[in-house]
Amino acid sequence: MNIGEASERSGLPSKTIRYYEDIGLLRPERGGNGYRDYAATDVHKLRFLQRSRGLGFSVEECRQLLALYEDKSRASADVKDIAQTKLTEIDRKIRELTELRRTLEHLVHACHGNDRPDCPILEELSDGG
Amino acid sequence: MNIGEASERSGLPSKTIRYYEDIGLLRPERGGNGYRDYAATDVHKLRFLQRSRGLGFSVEECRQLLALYEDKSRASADVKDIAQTKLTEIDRKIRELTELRRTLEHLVHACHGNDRPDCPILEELSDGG
DNA sequence: GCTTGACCTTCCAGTCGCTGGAAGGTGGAT
DNA sequence: ATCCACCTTCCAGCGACTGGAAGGTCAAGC
Repeated sequence: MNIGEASERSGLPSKTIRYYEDIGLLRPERGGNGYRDYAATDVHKLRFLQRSRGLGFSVEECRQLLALYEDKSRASADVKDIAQTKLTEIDRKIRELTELRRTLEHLVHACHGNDRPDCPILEELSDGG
Repeated sequence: MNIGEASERSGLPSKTIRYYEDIGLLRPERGGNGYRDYAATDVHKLRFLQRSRGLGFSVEECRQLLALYEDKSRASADVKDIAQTKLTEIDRKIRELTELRRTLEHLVHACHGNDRPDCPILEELSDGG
């Protein structure tokens, strides 16, 4: 199938699919007209990529996961390690965002939000209160 | 003062300070030798930028905040609006990450992590479970 | 057979917010 | 005079795409 259909079926834009080929994640066949020709397994990999990216894995991590996925002899422990590391990162991000949220909410509540110029938000940002 | 000291006092790398000048956030004086010469108010603005960026405001949002900060006639409501919008965004990010975390944790728990090849994580990523 | 329009190709440039490095000028101490 | 730390500019690259130009291909309709 052509890239357009592969795009529809995988949920990835054609541009992204070509980009993934550029960086060596995928190597579809080519037809006599030079068009990329995607097999069902290619679409499967594209969906795999779409999901893993959506789960917050970096492209490099996806490359590893894909290699493990294609390698029947891989240990599931390898995959678990990658996912576990990602989990720790996500926890850190959530903690940071929560802290950030608290600070901002405090500022928003402190600011009367009228048309007078004195504003606790700007004061905090400028003084480091 | 030179850029090195401005960097130390503001907590921003020199490279970043030059970049902020490039994109027009800041216009320090220049000495006879061509060196940038930062006044106390410049450092103040740099700290302001450092804090706002750290709170997750984009550079464009910082530009707006800085303009409001410099504008004595601005209304605190304008600032509050920007902060409030940011707060909503942060909430969305936290929700998404929490959802992601739950999915990943489920996968990690389901994966036995031994050296046999069947792995629920890869299955989920490939099938969409 | 000719045109239209949708699709495909490659390649180059831009996004955001920096960061690194090269090549060269300046300042102060020894 | 020499050294080194600091400063300058400019160019390139990161990640992960995205947009657009310029051109080839294919199927349908007239």
